[in-house]
Amino acid sequence: MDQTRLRSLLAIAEHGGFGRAAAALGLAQPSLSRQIALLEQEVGRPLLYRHGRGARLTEDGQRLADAARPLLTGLANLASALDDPVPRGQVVLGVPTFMSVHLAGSIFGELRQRYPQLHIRLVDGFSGFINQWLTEGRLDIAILYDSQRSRAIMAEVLAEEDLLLFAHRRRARDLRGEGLEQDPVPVSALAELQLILPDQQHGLRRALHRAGAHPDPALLLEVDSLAAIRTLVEHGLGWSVLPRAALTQEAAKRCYILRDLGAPPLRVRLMVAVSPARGMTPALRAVLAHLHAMVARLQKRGIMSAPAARARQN
Amino acid sequence: MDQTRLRSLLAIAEHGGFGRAAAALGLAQPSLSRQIALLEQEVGRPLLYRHGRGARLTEDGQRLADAARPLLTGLANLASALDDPVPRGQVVLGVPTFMSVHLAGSIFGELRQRYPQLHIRLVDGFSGFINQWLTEGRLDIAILYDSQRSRAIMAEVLAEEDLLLFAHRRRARDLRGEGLEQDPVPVSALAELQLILPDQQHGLRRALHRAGAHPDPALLLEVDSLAAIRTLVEHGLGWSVLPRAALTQEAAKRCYILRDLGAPPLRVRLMVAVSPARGMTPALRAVLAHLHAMVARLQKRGIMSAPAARARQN
DNA sequence: TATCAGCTATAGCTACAGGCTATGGACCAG
DNA sequence: CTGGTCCATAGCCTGTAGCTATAGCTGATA
Repeated sequence: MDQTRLRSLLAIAEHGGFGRAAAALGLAQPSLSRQIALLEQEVGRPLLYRHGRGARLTEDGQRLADAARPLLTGLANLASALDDPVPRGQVVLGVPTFMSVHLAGSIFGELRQRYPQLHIRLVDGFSGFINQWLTEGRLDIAILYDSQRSRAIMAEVLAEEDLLLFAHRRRARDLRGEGLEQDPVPVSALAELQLILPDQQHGLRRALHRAGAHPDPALLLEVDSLAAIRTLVEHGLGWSVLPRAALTQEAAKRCYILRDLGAPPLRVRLMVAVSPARGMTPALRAVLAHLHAMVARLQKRGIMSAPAARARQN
Repeated sequence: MDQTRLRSLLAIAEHGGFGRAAAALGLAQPSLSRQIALLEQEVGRPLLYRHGRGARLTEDGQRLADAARPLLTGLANLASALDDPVPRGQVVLGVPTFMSVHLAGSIFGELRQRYPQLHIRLVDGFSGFINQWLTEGRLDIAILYDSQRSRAIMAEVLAEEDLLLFAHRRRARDLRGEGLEQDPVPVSALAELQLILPDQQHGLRRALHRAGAHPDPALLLEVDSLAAIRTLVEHGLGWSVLPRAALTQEAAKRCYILRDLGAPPLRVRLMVAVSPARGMTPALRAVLAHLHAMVARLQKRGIMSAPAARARQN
């Protein structure tokens, strides 16, 4: 979203009208009219309510303005980042289990090489554990799902991931019996399947719960180990649900069935959170930037999606 | 700083060269060359190290890239802000004493009006106390000086402020005797003056200490109350040091002397920090945005400065 | 050391985004 | 009803950021 257009929006909000804002910004009023028109077109809804004596932010406009302001001042102050000292020291990074494989290489390769004085300890676990460790101060920074109420700072949305239903090929008849031959499989169908899932406290279960999935307790194996879940699924003992990034290996093998889940697709938001016990040091900033870069790479490979507005018009 | 230029920088860093990055971005290589040249000109230092086989980030470039990446993804994901629910609930905001006068009006006026369901409690105190309350979870969000080691999240730099030395006019001879008729007064001169300052644990004292100011204990009154400091100074009992924003009243009256302090000017960075005990809710986002807007207004009035790179060439 | 391949910088051109002026039309106050 | 204030639209103009072509540099290799 364009910087100058957002600044225009803020200026109009601040000065209460196009004309006054234009004067303050040192440009002509019609220029602002056009910029705002384009911005409103981009987001697909009105951002300003024009009344006879000027203009005020609509509710959408207000939220956009609130979200944009810190980013814009951040951009304006970027030069000061050059004064920060070089990242150094230890950073303990917690990630959901399946992400460690995507991260390990670049963390101990690129990042280590760039900042030799920066020592990173990578810890993985189910997101419930990660969350807990973060609030306990055992982690400095972590990747989490937004589905859990965290006492830590939810700093930013990193990406969105589709959740996929999967099983060994020999279980194909489970769905065929239900008449669920084509994607997506509705969430309600989970109640009929033999499922292998982690415990309630983990983000995955919460996301499923929020989406209205109610696994039959009689058909549910609760297993808090990704490796174990994989093994059980491989042996055809049931179905499981995991984010796409966790299933790159399974997607490559022909012996698995991977099915889209829910319409609209069932998704979780991946957030990055910073420990309460740690200031935002240059070291953390470097790790944060690296996580962003890594996620961007996964997005490019189609494994994750950019977090999008849920209700977009056009 | 321009968004597309920063994206160019990131792309080159990622792909290891202008040509490959240009291909990835879908544009021609010379375009990138020019954008980067302009960016480097803007920050006044080289950001990329060109070697025969491509280009790599310099240390400055790396830090800029690290700082920019989260901002850029934030901008790219702005549309999702429109989906956030309306801000509501209680937020406890802590600010340094002297800032409450600049804030109170707009907090309980504009912000209250915009979000009727958002209830803000404003707490002020010396920054040492604010810091402590924040880590204890008594505050949700706070404005602080960066000079203290905080266990809270240092989210962002808001602004910089000059520290001014001031006293009642009748104490002018203190400086005249030292031959300090013209600005700025060197920091070392503080050792010779009768000073009235808050306790060691407060940001102001730490900033002075870091700048090499060593007040003579025999000439120092330690007073942890802004009102009391003001009164004492008004009665001519000594000199004090406060940020410019705290001295708007004194600046208007003719009976005070206000002097610049230190060369380069002695400054403190104003940060905004979020409580460990609170997630980044829409309510907090709204307050955060409001603080940014308020600080921008103060900057426009010349009371605060934008945080700038310390060592700028041109 | 000389050569070549691969990369970036420079020069000059073009096009479009974003600025401006002029003007029309809506809205509110008196 | 009328005048004033304000935003939207139309049409023009300029500057920026894109493009192609080419020069110049660098590092690898023979």
